Amino acid sequence: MEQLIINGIAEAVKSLYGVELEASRIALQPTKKEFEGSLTFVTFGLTKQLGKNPVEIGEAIGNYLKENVDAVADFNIVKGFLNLVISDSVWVTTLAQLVEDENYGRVARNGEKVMVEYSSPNTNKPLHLGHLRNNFLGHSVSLILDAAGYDVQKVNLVNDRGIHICKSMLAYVKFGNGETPSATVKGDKLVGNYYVAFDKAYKKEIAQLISDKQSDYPSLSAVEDVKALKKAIEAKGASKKNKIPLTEEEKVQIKDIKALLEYAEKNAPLLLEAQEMLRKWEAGDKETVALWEKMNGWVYEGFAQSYKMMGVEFDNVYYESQTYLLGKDIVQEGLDSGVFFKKENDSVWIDLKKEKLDEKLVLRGDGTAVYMTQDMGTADLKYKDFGMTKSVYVVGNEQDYHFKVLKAIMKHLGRSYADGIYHLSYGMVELPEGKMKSREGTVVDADDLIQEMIDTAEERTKESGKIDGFSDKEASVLFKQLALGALKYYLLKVDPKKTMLFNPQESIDFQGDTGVYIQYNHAKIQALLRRADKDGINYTTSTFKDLTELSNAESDLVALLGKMNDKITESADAYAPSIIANYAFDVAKQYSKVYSESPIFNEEDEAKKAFRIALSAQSAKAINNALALIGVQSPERM
RNA sequence: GGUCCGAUAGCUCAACUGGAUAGAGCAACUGCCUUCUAAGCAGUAGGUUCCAGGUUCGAGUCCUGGUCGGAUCACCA
Repeated sequence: MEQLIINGIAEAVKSLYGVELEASRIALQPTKKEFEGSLTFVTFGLTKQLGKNPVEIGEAIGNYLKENVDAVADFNIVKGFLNLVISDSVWVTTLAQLVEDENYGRVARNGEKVMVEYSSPNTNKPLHLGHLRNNFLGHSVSLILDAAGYDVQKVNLVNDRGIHICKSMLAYVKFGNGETPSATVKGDKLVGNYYVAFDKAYKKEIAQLISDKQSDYPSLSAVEDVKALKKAIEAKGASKKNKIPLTEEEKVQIKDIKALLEYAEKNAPLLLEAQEMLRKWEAGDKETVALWEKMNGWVYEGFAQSYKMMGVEFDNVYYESQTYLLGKDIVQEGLDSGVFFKKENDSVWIDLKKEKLDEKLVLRGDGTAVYMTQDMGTADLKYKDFGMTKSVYVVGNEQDYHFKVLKAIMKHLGRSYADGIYHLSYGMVELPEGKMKSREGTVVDADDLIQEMIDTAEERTKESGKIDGFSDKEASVLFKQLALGALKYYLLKVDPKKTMLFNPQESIDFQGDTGVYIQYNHAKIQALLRRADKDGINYTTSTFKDLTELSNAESDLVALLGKMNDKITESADAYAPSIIANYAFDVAKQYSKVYSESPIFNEEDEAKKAFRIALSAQSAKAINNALALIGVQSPERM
């Protein structure tokens, strides 16, 4: 319908002023609610080209449209804004079209392939709140891209090897006493505990080494607590405005402290053992590999449970243990072609100073792979596996630099897919107390959080007495739907790029701008539809097509429902589930208004009654579609 | 210090890519359940869009310079 009017405006300008105007340059916007009308055309943009003032142009185009375009019933002009009043019968027709559109909520296939990598867990760390944002985002973006016409492949890249993994393995060997996962401790938690245990023991060793070796440094011999001194000295230089110059003694001290700390950190027996274990693992030592497999198995079982609860899944999983050696060939290739260069110690680099990205290491001097080496290899592997034109990496914004470099490198190497690399960089999730710090125990565990949400949902639902007649099974399904709906909506309604605040109180709120509010409207409509069916009411499009009068709230709702597919495209282009989440809320809110304004079953006019039921049904469809795209289920009753 | 990102109502977030008097929710206050689900609806109050310049018919949005906050700049991942 908008297209119809845009064409009309183009025609009007042509016939009135003899000027050809590209349709793409004509943009309509919704009319602000304090003015009459539904769509607005801004005429300021044409003043120069046409040599008339904005009001004159608006007047002329308005008249032309009223005469020649049936949909336009009337118009008014405020300054340079031409507000078009669309006749109600047009909105009635629009709804009928939406109802009959089999592709509502699904854009035509575009034949393009896109891969979305998300989750990418570290097997030492149980999933926490930050991972929830990642998983929900990645999963939702995959669903949205699919709805927008892409062929989507969802993948996970598991970080299952490296020195940090050996740390938890070592701790398990030393302090594990053969513990295995149980009903109270799932596998990923168990392994995570040993990672923490390692860190604790390691810190102790460092402290011991520091006190043993302190006497080697004359400047520190009289110092009681070197770490405290380090902090004190650094604090002097920290403040920009009140920088306090260091004394000569302090300069020596800080230098010695740094040397001492580095010595202690690198020579703690536990770390040396972990490094030895990594060497064994890389050499394929049977015992080490067996332990690694056993512990990883536990982790995967634990993760699988969490993923299932979150409702996310993958088409393919990559393991770093299988990809970390890839990329070395690419380094050679880059050396041969002159994209990379070697430094004296045989380390390999790329010079990206021209792109303001500085020099970056792509292979260590001893020939071992770094993160970048691995990612280059994985990029090639992904392309070989799936042949996509776009490759999305859902990774936090602390890795912005890394992905800029990765993309630049692949471009320099002439990879055809390089331009399609997109880092979906999302902001951190902060708590009211500030950032989550594992050391300070402020990390919000994903499993715990979800369970708390479910408990809250149960409590609130029981309070409201809305589940009379539910079986226990139905009730528990509902609690889960509400809990995850609340959580996902809360995390996804915010623009992914932005750092967001997670307020535990607000997240479990069920009022206002929340997932539950949207779900509630869906359930309310389903109840209506059940009654309509029971009463045998026919509300197919033919029953209301001749209706000519609607309320403003109703026509606004139809207009909103008509935007479904545009929103999907918009949100896919921006990789932003927040657009869909906000759309779902807008529809629910507008529906809620319509619902409260006009009764349905007491309506005497049969056409109106049928229209309202059809409008309700279509709203439920829109809500259901939009929520599904952010991974949220719509309950039939609640 | 270099680079990148952010700053909008007391709080959490929007603002269709430069359009009208910047909108929602929460919190506060006022109405509305004898009528299809009140997890709801309607209303009141709340703003120097961090600051200073600039670009133009028009700037929260674009440009320049600042302030404040965050990230990153490892032969870690």
